[in-house]
Amino acid sequence: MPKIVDHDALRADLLDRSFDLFARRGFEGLTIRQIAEELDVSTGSLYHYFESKEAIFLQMLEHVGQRDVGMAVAALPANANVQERIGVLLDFVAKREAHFQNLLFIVLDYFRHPGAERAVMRQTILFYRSAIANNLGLQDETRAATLLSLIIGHLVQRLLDPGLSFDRKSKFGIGIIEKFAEVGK
Amino acid sequence: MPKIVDHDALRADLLDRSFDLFARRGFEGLTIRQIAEELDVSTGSLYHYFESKEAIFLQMLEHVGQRDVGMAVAALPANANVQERIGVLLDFVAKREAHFQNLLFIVLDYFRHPGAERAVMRQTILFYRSAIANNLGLQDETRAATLLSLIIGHLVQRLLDPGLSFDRKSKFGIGIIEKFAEVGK
DNA sequence: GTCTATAAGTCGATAGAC
DNA sequence: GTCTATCGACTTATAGAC
Repeated sequence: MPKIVDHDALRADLLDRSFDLFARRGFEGLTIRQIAEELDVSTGSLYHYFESKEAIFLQMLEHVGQRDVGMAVAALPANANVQERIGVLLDFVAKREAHFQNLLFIVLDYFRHPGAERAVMRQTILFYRSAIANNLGLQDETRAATLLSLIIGHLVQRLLDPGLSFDRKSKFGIGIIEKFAEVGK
Repeated sequence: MPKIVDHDALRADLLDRSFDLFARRGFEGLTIRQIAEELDVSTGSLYHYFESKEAIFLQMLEHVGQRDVGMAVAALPANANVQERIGVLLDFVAKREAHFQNLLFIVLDYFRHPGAERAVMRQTILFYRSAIANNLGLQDETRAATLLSLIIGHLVQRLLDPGLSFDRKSKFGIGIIEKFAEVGK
């Protein structure tokens, strides 16, 4: 009698937990053996669910992206104007700052390694950018890209210099985004 | 009779050429042997000039930072207002885009590795931020940080998606920086 | 299958001949 | 100053006991 497991749930759980491993070691620095060990499964089981280390990585990114956008959209109030929506997004990013800093590192680290599927990383950044454009009511992708640049730049700078403010009410800090939204109207 | 070499010039040359190596392999992925081989010196000679791999890396960053800022300052016209100076900076970054993308990767990659001198990476980002604040005539570091965030975010996005515009004249792209300078007056 | 002992390779760093 | 040869520490690969 075969062991009854929720195949998809286990797969999702493995993807979830592999995120931190890639964040800690990077793509090349993380071995299949380490993944199996830290996730408490055998390498054989891992290869039953995923065909390669790269498959784990790419499916993990897809999984995390869906979850990130889903959670952010769920946080948006029903009747909110552009400025309010931008504010909610910034609060959302600020609360999960370490997560997004890890995500940024994971993507860049993978992108640089020899043999990377760079086109998939492009799709990943476009996915986040489109999510911003579509759910915040910005008129075009260029505007979403500018907002995303400010967020990414702030995540990088705050990683290196935790003293930098992420207060969206600071007039010339990240808060400039809201003024930018005004200009854009 | 000892071989006559310009000690400082050779050291600077080694630091110059090591930049690309760290950009290609990352800090942990690059070995002393690879550095020696690619720079056409023996490991013994390398250790004569630098006390460790980390020393090479940190001195290389210092060297590159000084050169970057020196070149950028040299590109600034004598009598230019804030908007013009920002424009010159953006053109400077755009022309050396691959270099700054490499620099960003190098710093983040080193920052994440176990045992990193994180305080030095903080000093590095503060060095670039201060250079922006002091040479562009921005009133405060917060404003410089915001400008730097836009630049960093654009470098990251354009690395992943080369299709994104870096045209500083695009009204809601990176060009928003100049409008932001107006607001700041 | 799982564990462990050991071989093999690689690392950063050093010593000493030239 | 430069080189070759090597160190001790560490990681990875292999293999055989159980």
